[in-house]
Order: sequence, then structure tokens, then C-alpha cells
Amino acid sequence: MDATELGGASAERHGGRSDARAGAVWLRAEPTRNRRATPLTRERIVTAAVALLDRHGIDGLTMRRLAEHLTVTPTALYWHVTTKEDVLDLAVDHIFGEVPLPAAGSDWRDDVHLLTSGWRAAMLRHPWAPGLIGRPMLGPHVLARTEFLQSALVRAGFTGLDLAVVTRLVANYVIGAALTEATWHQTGDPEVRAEARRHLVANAASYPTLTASGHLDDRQWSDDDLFRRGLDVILATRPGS
Amino acid sequence: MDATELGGASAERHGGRSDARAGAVWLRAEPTRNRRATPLTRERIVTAAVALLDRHGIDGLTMRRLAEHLTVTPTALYWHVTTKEDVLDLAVDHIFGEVPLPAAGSDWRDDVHLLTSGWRAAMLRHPWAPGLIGRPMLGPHVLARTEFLQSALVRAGFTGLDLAVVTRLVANYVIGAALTEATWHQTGDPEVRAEARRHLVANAASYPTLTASGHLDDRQWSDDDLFRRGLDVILATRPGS
DNA sequence: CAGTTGAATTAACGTCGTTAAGTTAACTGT
DNA sequence: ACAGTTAACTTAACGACGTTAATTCAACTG
Repeated sequence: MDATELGGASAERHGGRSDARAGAVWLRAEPTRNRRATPLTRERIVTAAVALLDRHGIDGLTMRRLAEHLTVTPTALYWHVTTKEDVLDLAVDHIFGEVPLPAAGSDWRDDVHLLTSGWRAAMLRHPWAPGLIGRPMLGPHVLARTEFLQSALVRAGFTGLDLAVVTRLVANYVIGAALTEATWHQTGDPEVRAEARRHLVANAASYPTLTASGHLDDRQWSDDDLFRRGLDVILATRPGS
Repeated sequence: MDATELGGASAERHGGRSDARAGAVWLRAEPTRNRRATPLTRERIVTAAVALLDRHGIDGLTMRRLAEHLTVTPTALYWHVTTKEDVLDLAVDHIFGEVPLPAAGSDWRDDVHLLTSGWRAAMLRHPWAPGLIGRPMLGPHVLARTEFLQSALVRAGFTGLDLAVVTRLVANYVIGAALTEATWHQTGDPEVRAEARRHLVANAASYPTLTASGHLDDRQWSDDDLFRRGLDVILATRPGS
């Protein structure tokens, strides 16, 4: 399934170490021929990785813990995956598979709303995900969602440059929103968040507008509302304006 | 020991001066001046860290290399900083200090354009930065820029919920844009990028809209243009609409 | 000039990602 | 049926990492 989805990238990170076997995970076919009771597969690895990430956060995922969780030697993982970064790439794409692809409805705005809210919800459900987007998003699930988004905009009448602009605008807004929200929620107990807010108020002289507007104040408006209305601002555009 | 450092502009160097020590200031010698030629400071650490990050990427920054670069023992860093995460936090805030704060002009839209383009430019100049935003942005430089942004919107007439919505919308758009663009550019040589594009085209059946619209095609439109026009879409909103 | 303190060092611990080499069970061709 | 190949894992180990503990040492204090 979705085996032949590539997305060539991520081969060389910064160190300048050009790996002999380049190519993204999606390119390499999954090994077959298993003989164990519950054989190790890429899918099992990814599922376990996501579970670990959900439970222990980004730092809680190590190849050893992942292997232990699969009752396998750490090095066994490297048969199915060439690097830890592969695991992370796969994990990110995996959670995007959770985003429901709505059936194209009559109102394109509704479609975009549905998709992006599911998109954002998936990221908030797995708060480690937004922080990992700093890597090429070329997995099949991500691409499928992007395809849906753009097709909705095409249905709305956007073309050419306008289409590119709005596609990017929406996608980047969702990503940015999920990133900041996940970060904020992941900042632990409300105690810490309240302290941050207090610090801001303490320096009200430097930040008059922010303090007056209730910035960093959780109880002002709900994130869901703010996100939804922000998207409404974007979608107020009409093709050919 | 205070656990979290909330970005106190210069809350460091606290020293033992908080003692109940009455007496004339002028009689006391100035506190501990340089005992080394070039003493280690938080500022020097951050500068070196940014340089290392710029040159070798996120994985190229290790405490040992950082120390070596400062001709100091790795553990010496821990006198000025309690963890590597501190260094990263400081580095992120540092590069936001590079963003010029424009003087408030007559057109609020111009102000927002100037600020956000500088914001984005700083992140693209330091492509490791967007990926590190997955942590609380509470540094003084970041807050100052957010303050400027929101004050421009207030000047435009936004208040209450609208103000919060647009502030977040703009900020999240900039962050998302910088993140995806930096990721894309960091994907190394155009060779790899071209391969990604080729893969997309190869699976055109699954992604008809994306391929037709030239998604992932560098030569279609400039990122600068797309970003600017996306912001225009946002700023088409008017207060009280 | 003894005592305190700020700032750095030496040494070391445990963990991490990953490579190399060995092992075994399932499949292959004849 | 069986030698040979190969897919899938294991054992062992390397080097680098973040970080702590204990120690040194110069500079300032009283």
C-alpha cells in the first residue's frame, strides 16, 4: 500500500556527509519475506513510534526504546529503516493519514474548513508532530491532503498565481497555527503558562498593546474560535479579485 | 533555582549582590571584572552558537563543538547556561533581534509588510530557526516584534476578538511560511528537489491538481512574491467587517 | 593575609545512533 | 532431497553526545 510514493529528499542533512544510499523512505520498497510470528514491518515500527511519541514526547523516542517496545534488538530496526530520521518522517506522515478527507461538497469553503480543522486537530492530538515539520513533507498522506485542498480551491475558481498564493497561504496558516498552539499547550501545566503571562504583565511598560489585549491569556478566547475565524478572513477572498 | 527563564532581557549576572549590604555604592569596587582576556558570557555563547548553526545546521551544534569554538571546556558552558535547550532558546531569540523594527508609518499595512518580510527574511537567513520554533517564544526580541505587529493592527482599528484573530493569523502565516520555505531550501541541491517534483509528476494520477498547478516547481513563481501576495490577501480585511 | 566566591577545569557516567560481523530460518534451483 | 543463497535478526562494539560531581585557581573581600 502506498509503497511507490516517493518524495526524494532528506538524504543529506547538514553535516555534509553524503550517504551512499540516498532517497527517501517512500522510495525504497518494504522488505518482504517474514518468518516470525509477528514479523517486524515498517508499519509496526511506525505505529509503535507514534505511540511512543504520544506517550513520552519527542525526546522519549529512541531507537532502543522503540526496539524494546517491539521485543526486538535495536539494530533489527535498521533492516526496515535506514535511520532514525526515517522513523520520524514516517511517523509524521502517518498521523496525517488520520486526517479525514471529506467528500467534496457544494461549498468549497466548507471543504477547506473541514480539511484544515481535521489537519489541525491531528497535529494537536500528536503535539510532537508540528515540531517535526521542519523536514520535507512529501509523504503520500500529506500529498493527498494537499491535493484535496488545492482541488477545492480550483473548484472555487482559483487559477494560476492566485491558486498558488491561496494554497500556500492556507497550508502555512494551518502549520503555523498548529505549531504555536502545540508548543503552547506542551508548555506543561497552566502554572507555567500563567507565569509567562505574569511576566508579560510585569513588563507591561515594554508591551502595552500585548498586555492590554490579553495576549497569552488562555481564558480570553478559545483557540478553536481564533483559528476558525482566521481561516474565515483568508477565505473571504474570491477568485479574480 | 528558577526553573524556567522567561526571556528576562538581562536578568543574568545576578551575582551575590542581593545581600543586605548597606553602604555607599561609590565606595565599593565595581563587581568582578575580567579575569580572563575574553571572559565567557552568555552573549558570546549565543553568538558562537548562531555561527555554528548557520555553518553546520542544527545537528552541527553540540556543546563540545561550541566550547571548542570558544576555546573553553564543554562544562564551562554550564556555568552560564543550564542546558543545551537554553542555548537554542537564546539563539532563536537572538536572530529575531536582527529583524528591524520599522518606525510606525502612516499606512498600517506597510508597517505589517515591513515587519513580516523582515521576520521571514531573518528566518530564511538562518534556516535552522523555523524548526526550533517548537518551543515557547517568550524571548524579549520576539515579544517586541509581536508587540509592534499588534500595535500596528490596533492603529488600523482592530479591537477585541478581531484583533486577536488577525494577530494570530499574521504571526502564524509568517511562521508557517518560513518553516516550509526553509525546509524546502534546506533540502539541499536542486537535484533532490527536482527529483521530488519528478516523483509528483510520475504519480500524476493521484495528484492531478498539484501537478497541473506546478506544485513543487521552483521556477513557477518566486517565494517572495507568493508570500507577499498571501499577506495581501490577509490584509484585505478591514476592522469591523 | 586568611577566607570567600566566581569561573573555569578534569574526570567520568550513562545513553544515544549507528556500523560490522555473525547467525539462523526460509526459500531457491537442480 | 539437499547444497546454496538470501531475508531477517542478534551480538558486540564504537564514538559522540549531554550532563553531573568534584576539583582547581585567580580575584576580590574583610
